[in-house]
Amino acid sequence: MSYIKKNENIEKLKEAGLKVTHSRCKILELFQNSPDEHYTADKLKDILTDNGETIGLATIYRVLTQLEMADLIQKNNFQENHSAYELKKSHHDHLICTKCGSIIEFVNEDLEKLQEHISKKYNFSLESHVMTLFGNCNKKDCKNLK
Amino acid sequence: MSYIKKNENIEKLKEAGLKVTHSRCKILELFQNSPDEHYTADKLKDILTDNGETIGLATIYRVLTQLEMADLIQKNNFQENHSAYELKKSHHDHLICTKCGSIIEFVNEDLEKLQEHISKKYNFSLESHVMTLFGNCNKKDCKNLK
DNA sequence: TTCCTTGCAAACGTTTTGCATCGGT
DNA sequence: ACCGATGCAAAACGTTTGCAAGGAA
Repeated sequence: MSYIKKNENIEKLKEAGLKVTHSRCKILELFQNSPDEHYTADKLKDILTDNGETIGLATIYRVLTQLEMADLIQKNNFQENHSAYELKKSHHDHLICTKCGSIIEFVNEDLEKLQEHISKKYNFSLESHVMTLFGNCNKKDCKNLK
Repeated sequence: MSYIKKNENIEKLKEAGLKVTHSRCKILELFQNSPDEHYTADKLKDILTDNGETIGLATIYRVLTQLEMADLIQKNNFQENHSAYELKKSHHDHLICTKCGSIIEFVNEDLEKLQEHISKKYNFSLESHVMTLFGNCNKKDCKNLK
């Protein structure tokens, strides 16, 4: 990662009122380096361990919560039993392959408009939404189950 | 509940290859009697206990799984930490009030078409989808938090 | 009578928390 | 030096499972 990115992260952490600690930097770096990757707490633990880091799982959970609060990462509950975090980007939804687990992000303007329309119909003040499409990705390497 | 409904349920259980037991009947009845209610396993346990039933939580989980397999009820993962089940009806999506937790069901044809369109764009074979809108219901009795 | 179903308790996987220690600022 | 951040272990939480006893067919 570049020095610019590192400094940016330091700024972001400070802005959020968080101390610039080793754990937080390492975790934030992982997200920065793979902007489209979706990490579970456990996956992060494995990667960090592989990288020679000795950051505890409890710390990872605490940092993930703080980074989410700071709007730096986004929490997704695709599966019922665990959460997947990704770097916060502009709004998007997900296509998820039920065979290989791969995730495709997409944005659709019509969809955004349609939500507003539906909300209005029910006199609802829309705050956020989740739209996830499940199916088969039909890719050559689909069988490579994760 | 009417006798007709009871008999219908017996038929449905038999069709699914499930024995017509007390637990299964009681649970299925609860869903039938409140077609729009969304029950967690725990909520069902409380209601059954209030009704003088002594059905164990493990049994409730087992029955819920079986009824879902039999396509009699539908499992929703609105919250990250627990599942909510409802009677299986024709396809619909949900509006959820973040203040009072109330759930409104809706169907929108344009939305269904749009999903197909998006899936095609990514060469995806669509199997199912989840569309949940979060916001405020703006109802008079909204503050009655559940 | 057969075997599925149930209740209970124990196990499970993910996430949270208490507490003493460590480390940014 | 201060007070927040961390590691560890234990707890918490929803859910699943093993097993012996019970119940529908």
